[in-house]
Amino acid sequence: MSKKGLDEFFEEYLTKNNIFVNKKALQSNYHPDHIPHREKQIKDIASILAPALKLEKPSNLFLYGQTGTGKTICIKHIKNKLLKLSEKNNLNLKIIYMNCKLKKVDTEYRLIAQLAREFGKDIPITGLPTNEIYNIFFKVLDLKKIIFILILDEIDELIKKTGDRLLYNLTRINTELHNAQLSIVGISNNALFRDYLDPRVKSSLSEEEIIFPPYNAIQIQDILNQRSKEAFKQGTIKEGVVAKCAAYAAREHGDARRALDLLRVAGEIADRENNSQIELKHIDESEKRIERDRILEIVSTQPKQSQATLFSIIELYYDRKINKNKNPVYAGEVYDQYKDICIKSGLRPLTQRRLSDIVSELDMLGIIQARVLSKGRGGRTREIKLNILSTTKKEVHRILGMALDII
DNA sequence: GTCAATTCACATGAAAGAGACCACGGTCTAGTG
DNA sequence: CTAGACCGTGGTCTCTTTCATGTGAATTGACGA
Repeated sequence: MSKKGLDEFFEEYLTKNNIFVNKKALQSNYHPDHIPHREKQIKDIASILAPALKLEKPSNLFLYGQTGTGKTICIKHIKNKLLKLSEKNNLNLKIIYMNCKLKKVDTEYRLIAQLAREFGKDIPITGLPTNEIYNIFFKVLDLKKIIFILILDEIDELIKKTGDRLLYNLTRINTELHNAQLSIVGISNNALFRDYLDPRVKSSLSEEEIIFPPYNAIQIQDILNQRSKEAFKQGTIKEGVVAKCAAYAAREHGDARRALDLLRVAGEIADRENNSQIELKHIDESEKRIERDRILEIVSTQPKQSQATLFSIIELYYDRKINKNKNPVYAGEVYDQYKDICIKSGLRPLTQRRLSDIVSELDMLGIIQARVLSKGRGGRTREIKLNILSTTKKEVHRILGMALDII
């Protein structure tokens, strides 16, 4: 593009009849004033947390529900309201929201260190004993009479990694505190998660439980309509578009976040095409693009060994295709192929044990599907299927090849 | 033909090591007045 | 005398290896009808 061309492009971009009014309304961190179809849950949570306003310790609370069922948005909504009230009335109330999936707080040490930081303590990233960190946190928390509500989102991730000692310590903390009181709100999208917990932790943590059922298609439509009114100019959405988004998302266990993403990206696509309306085809396009972006993002940020593993799997897939071999790909073959790839790319090959875990990780990420199966005397192994569209597969193959210095 | 035992090829668990990162206190060293 | 460099110790954290145990159905082989 020549310089003039670029100027014109930007010029045109600016004056173009954009279909968005407020794109933020479709983003997942947007907080609308009203959250439809969650009135009951909000009321329940509010009544459980309300004692905090009288500086009494609220019960520990547990929220369950699959992704995109509004857990996070509801609790944040209530958090904001409570904090506003407490500010207005000058109450000693502190509420901290933490997402345990984030790197910052994914271990016991990091979580407690982060909490201590929230209370104004300067804690090194590492180097101190965990006990020390607990002590620092206890002390600073107990300085004054305060109600502290700790919201731990995706708490299952944290427990999976660190075990339940952390929760045990946190639930017991109140007995050691003289002034402050701590309540925990745990949020999990895995209802089975409680079964991993120590019974003592289980009973004290889930004094109260609230379940967030998935939205149905009609409810998702409602949500989409509400948000799109804010996000788009009037008349930019063709009939049936919202319904289609909702249907897609309802198919995926009523995930509203996904529906919003779908609509937003469809809008972006239409916008880029200089289309003044979002049409049904944009939704299909949008779904593909979201999927593709997600996979490329994951693939390119994986560690080298993981990339080599995935590369081996894709290579095996191509082999199968060339030789018209319909057999599935098995874990043993992947390991052999992987060792070859390591030699080619100068990587030190890992043991089979480790590779087995890497395969599980790729499975968790949804890039592959690995199913354990027993082939009788043929032994036990995993059957591995790629979970990537064929157009994306080529791209993934190319990216990995480059990353591993093979192509 | 039936049924229990065997066998295969990994899966899966537990523990521990390697190496990166970091804090902290003690010691050494060079610069300063 | 002091600030800064350097070192050793002890901690976390992630990735990995090592060793041990588990697993599910095809296969095998003994048994009886």
